[in-house]
Amino acid sequence: MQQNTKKTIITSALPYSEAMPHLGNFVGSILPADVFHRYEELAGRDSIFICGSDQHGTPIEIRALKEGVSAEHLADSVHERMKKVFESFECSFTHYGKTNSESNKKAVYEIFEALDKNGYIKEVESVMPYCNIDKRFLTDRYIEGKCPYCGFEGARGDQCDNCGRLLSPQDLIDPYCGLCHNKDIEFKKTVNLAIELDKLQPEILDFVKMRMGAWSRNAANKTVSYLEQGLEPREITREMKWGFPVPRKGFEDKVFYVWFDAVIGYIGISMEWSEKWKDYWKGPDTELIQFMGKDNIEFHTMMWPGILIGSGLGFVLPHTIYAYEYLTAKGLKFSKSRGVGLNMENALEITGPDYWRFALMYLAPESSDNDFTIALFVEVVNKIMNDKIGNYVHRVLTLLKNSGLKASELVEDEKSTDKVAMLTRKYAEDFEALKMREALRELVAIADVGNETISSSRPWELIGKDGVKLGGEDRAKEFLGGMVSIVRRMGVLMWPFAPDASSKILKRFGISEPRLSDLKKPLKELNLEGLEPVFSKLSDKQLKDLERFEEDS
RNA sequence: AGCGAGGUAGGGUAGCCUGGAGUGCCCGCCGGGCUCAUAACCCGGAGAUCGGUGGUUCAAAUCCACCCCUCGCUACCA
Repeated sequence: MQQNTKKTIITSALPYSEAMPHLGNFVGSILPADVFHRYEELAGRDSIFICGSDQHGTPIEIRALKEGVSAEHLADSVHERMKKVFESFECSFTHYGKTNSESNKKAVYEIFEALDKNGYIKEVESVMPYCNIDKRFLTDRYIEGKCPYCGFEGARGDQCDNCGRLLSPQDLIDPYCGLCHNKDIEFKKTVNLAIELDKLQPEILDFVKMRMGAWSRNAANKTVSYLEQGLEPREITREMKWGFPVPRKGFEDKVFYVWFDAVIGYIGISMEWSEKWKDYWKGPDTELIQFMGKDNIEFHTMMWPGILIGSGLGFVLPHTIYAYEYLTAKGLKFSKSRGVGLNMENALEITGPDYWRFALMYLAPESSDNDFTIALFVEVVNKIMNDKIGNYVHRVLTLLKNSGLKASELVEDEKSTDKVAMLTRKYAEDFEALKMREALRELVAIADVGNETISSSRPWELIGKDGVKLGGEDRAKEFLGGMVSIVRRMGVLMWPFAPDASSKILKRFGISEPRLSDLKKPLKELNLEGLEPVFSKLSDKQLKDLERFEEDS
């Protein structure tokens, strides 16, 4: 037998280090990536889960300027906070790194030089506004002036907030610097480097045709539509200080554009993780599975593959690109850029990670935008997670305890196993197709089967508070055998979604690293000490805490 | 404006690619059952002209055209 060399790299879009992500950001890429990674572990596969903080770019540089700290300091402090909060949410990263690292710099330079050597880099000239006071070029968002269409005073270089027209910086009347508000602005010529995606279009097209069958619908369709319009060279350098300096004569005062070093960050972060990174990124049989929000599609379906192909360095190309829609929160304060409202940190102050993970995945915006409301959250936690699953586990274990029987004496009950086995198969199929919300619903359906079986079996006629009633022993053993193995199964299948509760349940079964193969093993002794419900409903206090985040109307 | 994604019972979703009785699921509602369990659980029922209008077809939620509404991308935001 050949050793199985198949490997999987799972990535989530890198969260931007400007501010703490909110729950919509979380469910849009990191959470599904983590859930999938945990499933791969359940299935016993060789996979790594790579993520990290995206640290460069204008917004961070500007915010740092305003706060009077260095960009690096700001980016690193937000990075530390994010890393901590993701860990508190039980994210199972193989490595969580950051883009402003030595290893990523190395990766960026190596890839840039390869692209350059292969003839995919060219110089492009453009005219940009320059502030003589701040001594810097101004991006479209940071130059303001009077709107030429409606006369609004605070129009920005990209758009007028008053009339909504799209603008160019040159359109503004009496432009001034958005940072220092002085009018000492001049338009200067500047030269940047661009990657010639137009040259790479044929290869990118082949790649897309071959792979898009496995992508989410939005990613596939959007990409086709972009490719039909034709790709154009895309700039990869910027006039700013915060970032990796461009290693080329005449460009020393420029840095790589954030999108360029962010996608390469997947590799750079892996390099920081371990020497083994090559076995994955250059392995003969690696699947790269990437999760992201819909706003990130074009970077991952065209620009990123273009970079990889153009480098000629033999990196694996994305196998699956799965883009989520948005989880919105119309009735809640839920804003990352404004820095207010329900973010990941204060969410954990209200309730534990299992509850958020379960509810978010149950409501995950797989095919269209979904609105997250307190009512929906409460419904999922109280009715689905607690009443169906949590209550099932607890009633079965209580029955077992009351029966006084040993788990090793129990007999598999045939009645319910067919349906449960079918649902378990569907659970696995859903995961293979990345339909994780469906997979979670199979878990709920298994609880339904368990609850139905209890009702129809009427175990209270067999088992009293202090043991099995006379003559009911055989039936009790058979019944409990079926029910207890469903509890174990739910503990295992719950692992990707609600890891804390899963561990709590599986600990009783002596399982610490759950695998799907555990489901086939015979039942061993159970530890029933300190039996208590695995979940609880949201309390009035928790609801009050949540309502603090409702939009004042 | 162009492009992408949605519009299915009171709310939320699946089905659409590969037409075939509105077929399904969750919550809510109405009625019944049970009491092992966290007032939890189980069974039954009501409730939808599948966004609109035309078209193709023996047959359309599903395919085609046009229109309306929501969200997103097209912005030197990532």
